[in-house]
Amino acid sequence: MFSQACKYAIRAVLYLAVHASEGKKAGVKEIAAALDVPKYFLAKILQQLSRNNLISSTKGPSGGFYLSGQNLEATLKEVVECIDGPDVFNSCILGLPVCSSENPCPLHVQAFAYREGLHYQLKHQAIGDLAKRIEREEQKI
Amino acid sequence: MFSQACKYAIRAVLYLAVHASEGKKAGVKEIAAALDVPKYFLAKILQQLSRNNLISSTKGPSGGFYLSGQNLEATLKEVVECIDGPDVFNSCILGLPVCSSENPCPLHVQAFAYREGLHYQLKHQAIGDLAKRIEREEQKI
DNA sequence: TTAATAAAAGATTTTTTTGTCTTTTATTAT
DNA sequence: ATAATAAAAGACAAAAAAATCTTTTATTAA
Ligand code: FES
Ligand code: FES
Repeated sequence: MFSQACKYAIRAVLYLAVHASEGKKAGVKEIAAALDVPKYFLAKILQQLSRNNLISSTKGPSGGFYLSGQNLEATLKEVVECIDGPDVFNSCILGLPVCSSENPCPLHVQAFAYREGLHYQLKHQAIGDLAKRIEREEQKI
Repeated sequence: MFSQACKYAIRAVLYLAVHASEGKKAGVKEIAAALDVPKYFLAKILQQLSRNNLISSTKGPSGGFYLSGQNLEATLKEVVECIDGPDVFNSCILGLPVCSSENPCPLHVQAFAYREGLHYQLKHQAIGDLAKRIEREEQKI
């Protein structure tokens, strides 16, 4: 479903939502260590998210990454599409050129139903709200 | 979700189920053309399926691939796991070391439903039965 | 029994993804 | 101002996945 880069991106964004803020920025080193993820690779991913205004950053001493209020209102769908491109949620699971309920492939019904379940959550739940649930339910990242 | 090779494998097996039989074998060339898939790559995939007794083949003139009665009773789950390995249906969507409902990641609930719906179909529907539905509903492969 | 056929096997190549290292730029605390 | 810090950017390397080509083996129809 998601590329490795995308998995790292989601986890990093959630890490920032839970552990960082404008007053308490997190550096690549910290994030990579906390998530047990390759540091330089993560740096590239964070750069891309930053360029697309999905996360915030400042350089220099006491600099690092964090989520602004606006960033917290975005969704993981945007994060996912920033890394894996715009077709993640509407491409056929068998790789056929189009995915449609009118002209479905043999796995479409199941694939579509549950893909949409995921899509719905990622599209409608703000990152900030998701972070609250993570803290409340002590979920792992 | 599935690798390219796995998508080709699923489609090729369904193609065989619908269009071939012991008396009317299909060659790599025919299958590759019908599915619009790279020929040599498909050949490799068919070899692997054949080695694992998920499809049948004979060499020489009028040889080719087909599904035996036994092959038609197998499921796509076996095909998928033959190509993509045994963890396709039980690994965390975020790549965390374990996927469990007891200690779930933030996307687990939706992701698990996604996977299980698909998993259930692939696990419980025989390839032969699936082929009948494909013909009945004129689905694309 | 021989020539033609088609899969099996082996070896390579290409492309994509993942991961690493170095240099540059911006920021800040001293 | 200056040195230290940390992200941004660029260039590179390694690994994995996808795709191709060649040689060998088995089969069968003539
Ligand atoms: S057509 Fe294949 S998943 Fe929708
Ligand atoms: S724990 Fe992540 S999908 Fe189950």
